[in-house]
Order: sequence, then C-alpha cells, then structure tokens
Amino acid sequence: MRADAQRNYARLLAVAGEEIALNGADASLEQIARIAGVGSGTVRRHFPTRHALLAAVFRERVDSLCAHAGDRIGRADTRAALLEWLSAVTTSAATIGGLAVALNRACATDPGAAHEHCATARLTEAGEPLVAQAATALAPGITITDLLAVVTGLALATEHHTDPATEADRLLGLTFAGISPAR
Amino acid sequence: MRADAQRNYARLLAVAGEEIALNGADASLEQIARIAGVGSGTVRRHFPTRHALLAAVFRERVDSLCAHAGDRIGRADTRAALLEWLSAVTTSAATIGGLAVALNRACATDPGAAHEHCATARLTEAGEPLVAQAATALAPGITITDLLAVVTGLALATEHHTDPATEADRLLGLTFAGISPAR
DNA sequence: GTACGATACGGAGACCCCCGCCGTTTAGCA
DNA sequence: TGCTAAACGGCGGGGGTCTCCGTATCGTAC
Repeated sequence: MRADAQRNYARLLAVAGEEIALNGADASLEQIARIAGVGSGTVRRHFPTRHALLAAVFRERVDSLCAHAGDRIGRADTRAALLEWLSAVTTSAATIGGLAVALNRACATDPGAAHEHCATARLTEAGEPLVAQAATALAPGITITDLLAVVTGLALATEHHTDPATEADRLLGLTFAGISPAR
Repeated sequence: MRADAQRNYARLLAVAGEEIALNGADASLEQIARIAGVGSGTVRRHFPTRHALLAAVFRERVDSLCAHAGDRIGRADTRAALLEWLSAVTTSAATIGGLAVALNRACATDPGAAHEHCATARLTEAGEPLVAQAATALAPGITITDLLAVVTGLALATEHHTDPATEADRLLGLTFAGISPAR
C-alpha cells in the first residue's frame, strides 16, 4: 500500500469514527470525505460499501469484545461468565453510536460473501464457547445467534433513551433471568 | 375537508401502506406521490412529517392491537394474557414492514408533543392494565415501557431473518420465561 | 346558474446524498 | 532522474427532501 493511501486510510478511519458516533451508521460519506479533506472517490476506494467502512471503524472494539469472551472461557461460573460477556457486548452496542445498527444489518446484504471481517460473524464465533460451556444453565434450544439477536435488539430499542447503556443492560438482565420466570 | 382532499388522503394512505410494506419505513415519499398520482407537495401537506404518515398508515393495526389488549383484561391467567398480547404485538411488528422501525423511533423526535396519536403511547396505555394485573407473576420493576422496548427490539433484530415473525416470537417466549432461568 | 373566496394542488428550485467514471497527479522503484 | 502503476479528486447523472408560490378547483352564497 502506498504511503499516501495509508495516510488517507488512517485519516478516514478516524474521521468516520467521530462522524458515525455523532450521526449514527447512516452518516454521510460525502461529509466524512469533506472533513478528512479527500475526494469522495477516495472514500469509496478504501471502503467500497458502507458496511466495509462500519466494519473497519468498529474493528478494534469488536476485537476487544472477542478477547473479552476468550478470557471467560473455562471459568467456574459459566452462567455468570456468559452474562458478563453479553452485558459487555450490550453496553458497547448501546454506547457506541452506529454499532448496534451495524450489527443488525451485518451481512444482511450479500449473504454467503466473505464473512471473516464481519463483526457479527466474529462475535458469534467468539461467543459460541461461552454458550456451549453454559449450556446446562440455559433454556434449551438457545444459540449464540439468538443471544446476539437479543442483545442487538435491546441496544436498538434503547437507542433513543436518555441513558441507553444502563437501560439496555437492565433489560438484558431481566430477559436473562426471565421477564416472568416460571415458578 | 374538501372532497378532493379526502380522495387524495385516502389514496395516499393506501399507496403509502403498500410502499412502506415493500420498502420499509424509509420508503420514498416522492415515489409514493408519483404512484398515487399527486404532487410531492400534496403528500407533505397531508402528512407534515414522516412520522405522521407512519402513524396514519399503522393506525388501524394499532387500534386492533389495543382492542386485543382490552379483551384480555380480567382473564384468570394473567400471565398468559400478557404473554399472548405481547406475542400478538411482536408478530405484527415483525410482519408488517416498517412498523417496528416506526415504533422504535416514535416520539423520539419532538418529545412532549401531542402523543395521543402516537402508536407507542397508545400501545403503552392499552398494555398497562395487562401488566398491572400480571404484576405478581413478573420480575420486580418491569413496566409496560420495558416490555414494549423488548418487543420492538426483537422485531428489529429479526428483521432480516427468513421468517421474522416466528423468530421474533420464539425469542419473546425465551426472554419471557428466561434465557437462563434461575434455578 | 353564476360568481367568488377559500382551499388544495402541483411542481419548480435549492440543497444534499450516493454512485460510477475518468483525466490527472504522485509515490516509489529502477 | 525518469517512468509506470497506483491513488487521487471531482464531475455528472439519478434520486430524495423540503419550501414556496402561482394556479386550478371546490363549495357556497347569492
């Protein structure tokens, strides 16, 4: 990669991060280009699709969440381990503007394409062991996909709340233990 | 209201319904105007905001859900009554294109404005008695607002699924009884 | 039946965004 | 230092939103 391309890439990533945090996942690419001081074509060259840009912007955060999951494998209290991780994911999704939306529409377009960079796919992979080791504590039939759907949904639904993170986390706690637990 | 205005209103509502079902809550107003055979100004005159259009389009369906709630007040099995209603709401939200999005951003803009026509407000009002009468069966602190948030979130999160309604409903069942019920 | 005022209509204009394309610049190697 | 491939920028077409105003139409009063 040429040096100028690298510079622009880094610059765009930084600007896009701020802009997406500010205006959500639908932030204007044109605007990002303007702020970064590059042409709109340059944005599209580095990030052919909006999804590609979102994936790149959230990459570090997702990495961190994946590592978080890894740390919790093998813990004695498997139920707590899973809940803690889900809580961390929920908080991130509810706090970081655009992340929840990005997770929700991840890979929705173009299914079957290269999923290795997709945030949802990576979280799925990272969370799977946690679900497996907690299986006996979970309601039957629950998959990591289900759990991520719930987490994403809660983050989306609390988006307009005054304090999305705590609200989403509270709801996660409730749904985990049961809204109306059987007696 | 003038006769031609009435005609256009009805026509727009019908077209908007189809178009929103097809293209989601962000369907093009211009396109709706074109199909309805009216100018774009006419759309905006009848529905000053997108939210107003969505509210009008979903009005009947929301009415029906509210009535559904009323029918279930006073039932012996209060827990089942609540779950059934939530399930109905979930199914509608997941099935009818744009409804979940509309519910999610309802009243988000312009808080404190006239809420009487807002779908979320009406569902809240309608569901409240069901929550109240089932209170002893619910986890402490749960409100109708929480429940609608969960329902909306699940509908949003399953939007891109092959069969959103059954998937959302399944997740509702799981969260209701508990993802990982305490032993 | 007609004339008039209020009401609703339609679309032009300004602005923004996405997307594809291509002539021009520039980095990095020989 | 010169060359070539890679990267850049921005133009042009298509669409969308929103505002505004001249015009057509409805409904009524006479």
